[in-house]
Amino acid sequence: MQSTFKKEEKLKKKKLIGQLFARGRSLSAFPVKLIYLQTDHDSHYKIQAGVSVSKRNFKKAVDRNRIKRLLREVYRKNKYLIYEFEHTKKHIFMFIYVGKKEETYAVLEEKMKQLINKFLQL
RNA sequence: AAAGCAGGUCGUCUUAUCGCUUUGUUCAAAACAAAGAGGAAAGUCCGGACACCAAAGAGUAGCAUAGCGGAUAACAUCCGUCGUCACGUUUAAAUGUGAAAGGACCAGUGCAACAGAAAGAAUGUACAGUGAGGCUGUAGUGAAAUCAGGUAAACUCUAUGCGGUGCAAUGCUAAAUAGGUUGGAGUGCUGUUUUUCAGAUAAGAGUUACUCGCUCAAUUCCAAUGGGUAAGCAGCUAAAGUUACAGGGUAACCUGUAACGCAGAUAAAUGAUAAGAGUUCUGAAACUUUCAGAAUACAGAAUCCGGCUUACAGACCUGCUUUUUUU
RNA sequence: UGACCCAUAGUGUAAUGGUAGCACUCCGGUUUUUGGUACCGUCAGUCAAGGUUCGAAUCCUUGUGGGUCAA
Repeated sequence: MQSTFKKEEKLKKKKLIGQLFARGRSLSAFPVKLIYLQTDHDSHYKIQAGVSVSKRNFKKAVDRNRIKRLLREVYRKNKYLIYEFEHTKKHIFMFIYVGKKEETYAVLEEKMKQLINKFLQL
């Protein structure tokens, strides 16, 4: 399958994000935390995902952008793991970076695989 | 040649694979093509453009600026120039560099710790000058000691300028109900016996801090209009535009011609991985090349421009100063 | 994104441009068999840099950190 991550696949609606933080459940693989919720949304993709980095931990916009780009990249490369096993239900995801130091691409990719495996075991 | 200071310019590149945003082509899915961060995009310290507010008016208050001349859409910015101060050179005259704070204490008010006889109605002590009164000088404290004193980054005065709010401004799109807004009619207050007609007192609320001024009005019915609900679209990028050349001007800058058409996201695109190259530093071999290691900055558009300020690996250019070497 | 505010010992708060105070805390001592209470004493600060001034917590400029409001 294609490793794309387009506008329609991103989590953007403020209402959905509000629901996600109010009722969603979480999994963690430090320094990345996943908040997920099963819900109906308009997109024809099965999963809408977003990423978030706290301004408290990274004051500079350059650092925040860099980490968000890395998180999007590792999700894009590894999301096929979910699509292979999950066919019916629709979910929304939010990946939050809770660490205080920047990590390399290789480390984040490993953590992302751990997170997805944890999610699929549920 | 090296070091230091000041100013200016630039501020990594190539290939492969996988992706993102916008635009264009194709009926569509998708594919292909083109374009895609900065000198500070930052701080938000000034100045504008643009939009809305007729409850936007007038005055006061308030705020800002401050030699002179010019540039500009405008400015607290920039350029030129005079003065002052600091530092350097010099016996001196003079000269070089740097500085946002450079109107007025002959309008008024205030302030000056400690020290000192005395700090703003001055005039004490000692010594010297003179015959004496008195006057002058010196000593002493202090940043400042009598003179139209100092101080306005003290209040203040003078001159000039400033309406307010900011793109989360503002406009548009969407079914029904309630509410909102606008218009009309009736009731109600005053004048009148009644209808017609005419009027809006007192008191209150609102507005830019205050004053003047201005605006509003209780309730029922009918009609029209309209769009909050974290939504979408417009505003949104062609602009006081960029580059080159020529001319004018000491300069800031201006004028003309030609070419270019140069990000537009919105939980927020401009990326990731791998390989290589470049630059600098260090070490080793070697004697001007090779090998190894390290570093490769500050930082990410959010309505748009002109400045200022702050951050910045490294490279280059210009000027000045010092040291050394050669002639 | 835009518009604003604040900063004084560890904490809370004062200070006309003229010696930076006060209270609590901490630490030491006295009292007590010991602890507490009470009493006495010490330490500790103007967010940073530059400027104006004879002299700056205070006035001016720039930065740093923290906070508030607007859909």
